[in-house]
Amino acid sequence: MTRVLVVDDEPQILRALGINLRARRYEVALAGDGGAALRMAASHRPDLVVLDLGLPDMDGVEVIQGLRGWTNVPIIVLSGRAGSQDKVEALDAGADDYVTKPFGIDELLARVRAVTRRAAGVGEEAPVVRIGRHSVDLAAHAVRTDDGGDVRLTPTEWHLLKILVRNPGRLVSQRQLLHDVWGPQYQSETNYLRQYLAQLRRKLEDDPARPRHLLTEPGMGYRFQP
Amino acid sequence: MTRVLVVDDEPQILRALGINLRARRYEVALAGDGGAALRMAASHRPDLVVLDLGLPDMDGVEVIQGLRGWTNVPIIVLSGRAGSQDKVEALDAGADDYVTKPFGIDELLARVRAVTRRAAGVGEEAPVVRIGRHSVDLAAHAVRTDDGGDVRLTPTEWHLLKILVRNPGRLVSQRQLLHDVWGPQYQSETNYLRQYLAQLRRKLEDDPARPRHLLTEPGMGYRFQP
DNA sequence: TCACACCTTGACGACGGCTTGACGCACCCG
DNA sequence: CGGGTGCGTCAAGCCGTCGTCAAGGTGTGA
Repeated sequence: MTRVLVVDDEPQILRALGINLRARRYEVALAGDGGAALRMAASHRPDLVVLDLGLPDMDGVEVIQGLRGWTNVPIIVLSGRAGSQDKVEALDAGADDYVTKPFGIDELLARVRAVTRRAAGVGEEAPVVRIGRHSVDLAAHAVRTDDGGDVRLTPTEWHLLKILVRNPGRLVSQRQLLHDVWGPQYQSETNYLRQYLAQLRRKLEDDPARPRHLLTEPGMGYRFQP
Repeated sequence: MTRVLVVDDEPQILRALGINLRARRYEVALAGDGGAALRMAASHRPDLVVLDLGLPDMDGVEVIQGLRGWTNVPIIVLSGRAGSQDKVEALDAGADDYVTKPFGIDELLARVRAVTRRAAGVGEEAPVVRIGRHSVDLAAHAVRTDDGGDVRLTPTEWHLLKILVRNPGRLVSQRQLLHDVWGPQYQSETNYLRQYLAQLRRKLEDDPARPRHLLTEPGMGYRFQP
């Protein structure tokens, strides 16, 4: 189920978009200003953001930059201003699309499908990977041992493992892991990472003391080695 | 260099777009109808297609479907028709964006940047550099030896190597290296550079005593020679 | 209400990277 | 020919980071 965060300061538009999106089987969260948008994006982790530029508390471009600082979730901008300069600024700040009011709901939904289709392509990797004697099935949310048993992971462990596995062989910085799992305000709590990486290694690595797949890059981050 | 295929049946628009895109350092190919567009896409492998829907020989949606049959290159549609139904059809056929004529060239260029920025994430173009028997993958933050082993670099070593590799063949002054890695107040601690360059050569060069890629320019700085 | 699973927080020893100093060598210049 | 400068190398100490253990806190279901 695709999660959408809709940000608009006009309650009736907010409500209308919410109804239309929910009717299309999207999971919808609503925010009325930029601050709420950034907070909800951090806590709710949407797969798509629909953002009105005319917010009371922040400039729309600031909201885009606030999001782009730690996530590359697709952003569709709604705006009453049709000026070329506004569009360029929003798009270059990191927005994926720019729709001028008034717009048809059919068009917006088509653009939602277009950007989510493209963003979904990124996550097309093989959803099952092997770590030691275990096979991790990201799609099924399950870890099976070769002898038939299965390993239980807590939500936080899953979240962390998911990020690492989706970047096979690549270094993932501590900052990014903390951002993605715990939220933007956790940037220095590296003890969380130490704690949960140790748990993942205990559950998945053959020799937790000498990990072969969940590797530490001292001072930089962690890496999943297939 | 990003390759763009522009498809339009009006020669003057074709020419104007070509000039504007080439001025922005895009490599541009032009097609005047749908058939030519599909042929050139196959032979020319563009990174982006800008497609006018009003073509003489084929319906625009057919062109999109013809492309989507074998590639997911980003497609930006240009159209004189502002109808909601046209937009929905084009977007659902696989287009990434839909711009209604008349449009500003600045807006189009911003949309070009937006879709190529997102598509670039999928391509995972890995800038891999070779040093001796090692390949350095800057994106993955990893160094692999040809026999399969991998070399571990400390954060400072990475930082230094990154700067040198990003300026291939060019001399980088000691001052700039110190400034970028250690900070503005370190401008004369050249012993740091000697220390870390020696470590990098030990880890990467085949013969650390006679470096072939990490070269010293006495009195001036260092140079990465690919 | 209790039990349990999960998350958070603190503490501590071990290890390794960073810093710093010293030395030898090659080269340049007076 | 002798002094100076810049570079490469080695060694040692400091300090931050990592892995680990343990305890406290919180929410949920029985």
